[in-house]
Amino acid sequence: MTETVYLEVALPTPVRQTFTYSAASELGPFPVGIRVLVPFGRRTMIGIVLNTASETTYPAEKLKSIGNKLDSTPIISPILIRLCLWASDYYHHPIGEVFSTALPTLLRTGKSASQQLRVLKLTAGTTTVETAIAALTRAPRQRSLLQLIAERDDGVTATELSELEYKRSVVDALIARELVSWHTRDLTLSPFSSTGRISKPAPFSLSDEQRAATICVEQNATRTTLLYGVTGSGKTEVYLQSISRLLHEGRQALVLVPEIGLTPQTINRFKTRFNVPVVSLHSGMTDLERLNAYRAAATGHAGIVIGTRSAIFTPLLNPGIIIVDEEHDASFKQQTGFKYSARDLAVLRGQWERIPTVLGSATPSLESYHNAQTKKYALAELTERAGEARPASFDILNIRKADLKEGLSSALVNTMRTHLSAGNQVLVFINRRGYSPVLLCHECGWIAQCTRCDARLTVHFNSLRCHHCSSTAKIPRACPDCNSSQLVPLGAGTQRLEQVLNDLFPDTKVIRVDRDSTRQKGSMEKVVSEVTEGGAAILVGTQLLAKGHHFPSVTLVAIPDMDAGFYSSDYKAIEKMGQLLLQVGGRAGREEKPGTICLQTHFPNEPVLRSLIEEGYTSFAEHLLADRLENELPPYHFQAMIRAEAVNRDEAMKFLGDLAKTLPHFPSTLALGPIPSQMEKKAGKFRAQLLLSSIHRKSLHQLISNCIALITDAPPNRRVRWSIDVDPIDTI
DNA sequence: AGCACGCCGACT
DNA sequence: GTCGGCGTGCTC
Repeated sequence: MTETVYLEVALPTPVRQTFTYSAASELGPFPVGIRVLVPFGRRTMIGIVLNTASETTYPAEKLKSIGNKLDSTPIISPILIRLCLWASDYYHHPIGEVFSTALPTLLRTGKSASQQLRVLKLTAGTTTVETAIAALTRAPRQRSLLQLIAERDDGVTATELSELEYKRSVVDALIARELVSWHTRDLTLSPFSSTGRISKPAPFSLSDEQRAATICVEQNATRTTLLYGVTGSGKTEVYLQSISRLLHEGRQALVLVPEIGLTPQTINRFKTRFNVPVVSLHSGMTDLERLNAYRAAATGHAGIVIGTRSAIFTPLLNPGIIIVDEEHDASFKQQTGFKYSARDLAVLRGQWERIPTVLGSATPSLESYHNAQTKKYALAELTERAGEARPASFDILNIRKADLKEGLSSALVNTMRTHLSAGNQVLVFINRRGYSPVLLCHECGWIAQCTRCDARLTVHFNSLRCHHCSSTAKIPRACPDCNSSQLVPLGAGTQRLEQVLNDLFPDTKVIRVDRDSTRQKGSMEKVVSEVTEGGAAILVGTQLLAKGHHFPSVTLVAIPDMDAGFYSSDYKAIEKMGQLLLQVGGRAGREEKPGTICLQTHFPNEPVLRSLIEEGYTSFAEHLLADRLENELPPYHFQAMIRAEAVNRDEAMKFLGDLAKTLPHFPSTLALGPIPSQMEKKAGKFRAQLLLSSIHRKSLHQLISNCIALITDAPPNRRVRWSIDVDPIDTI
């Protein structure tokens, strides 16, 4: 008698629900977490089984039956399924798309989840083989290979053949004698193997603080530790110590790094310290490379997995620790589609896996710092710089009424000259790419604007470019309005600063580091090695300079335009500015040479800036937190942003306006807006936003659910695109 | 999101 | 007459 089982399946569609299918129990079992092929509309799709039941609420006669099973065992662990379900709920994102983010492309398209190895196995029976071994006296290579294969039940891999230097001819001869043949074998689940000792000793002895931090991580074995360590205090060594202990227990480490932090340098740091396989996951990889790294992690063959944001979904056979380096970095939050925070999911996953999570930063996010203050996280602090290095000192240049040449005061130029003539290097930080941010007509005041965005075009050497959409234009020879030829580039970007500094310091090498100069693969590495070689040099660049790379000979960090951060209406701008300032400043004064950070500002007495440079980041963070508390902002209030965009002006505003009018009221919960976005027109779309804010996380989520219900009941015109961003980073 | 269906304007 | 524009509805 055929019984029917009902399967709850997640499918890659924006529809916010799961789908039920029927299946004859003979086809079973259907373990949760396997992939199935199902009919959907008039297409066939791959879904993930989330649940099985013997009954269903959906009318049984309307159910379609399942196609094929793609796996016999789950491709995703119960905890990762739970993480996806939680994330779908918390970020209010369709479940199927959450699973699509969590799985490598090739698994979504049906490729086998297990790694197939080609192996040589015996085909002949034991007696035949024994006779053959005895008979092969004149072919010693064939004989020894045959003996090896006979000893191995699971066969000999191609890799082993080449390691042992068996030539093709030897293998082919054995195959021709019908003694052995090629088979495929699944990569087995087994802990990583290590050649020799798992870890090498630390190259130097740990400081007391580092030792205390390592013990803190060890003692908080199922909790999150905020590792708050000033630049150069050796946070990485604490990571390595903690990882080392877990590797010895046969457990794996998952390391999340910011998008631009996953450099060969970073990976090598782990590879040289540990004798275990290290795999990395990043955007530059092919689908197959990603799948292989994913499999190596899932099967336990990789001891350490290093990746960016999406690596939080990497399955681990034997998880031991999760580390989020530079946890304050904005790239841990996905900004499009499924807007999850990998850092927050890491904390949750660590709890559920019952393993430690370490969030490391010299400039922790206010959220994490607050969590440490309220004891939600353990706190480990590193306040001393390692070795002889002393903290950099600040030098504030008041540029009110100062005579600036190309944005540089003579005081700043003189300081640079002093450092350069001592044979040191100078880093000039400017957060603006291109030659100049504005092209102005001197006669009539015309400014080059992007036609698709509410933004000015940036002048580059050969073109005008929009930094908000990808459009480019030619630099006009005359003003399109008044035909004047007096077109002047106003203000400086990296390219212009490079040119200006080349003129000011003709005998000094000037190296520009921004997205435009490092676009090519390996060019960043080239810059780093060129600078590390030493000799006087000036580095000009954007935030790219602030992250990851160490420039030991830099003794001066110059920041000609500190003020950008204070003008912004984004309440997070000051926090970001402070973090960036310390990150860039951290590039100076390494080793035994003390460093100076020289700031040009019109607001030398700005209290928040003063608290940062006089009392340090902790005091700065406390100031900002007090401000956040007073203004009912995160982390004291919880926020979600509903954004909408449309080709027609006002359509997005109208959609959000109608929504806001119909929203129910919850205590201490507000819908603010809608307002047009800061840059209303971007890439040809008009954008608006509605901010939801509540003192209770629960109320906020109820309100979001209400929004979704209202939108589903009365959907807008298809031209209006909308999205929800829980815990938004950009609220402007 | 796809992919249908269905309802109006300019073509052989 | 019908080809195809896109506006709307549905997917177990």
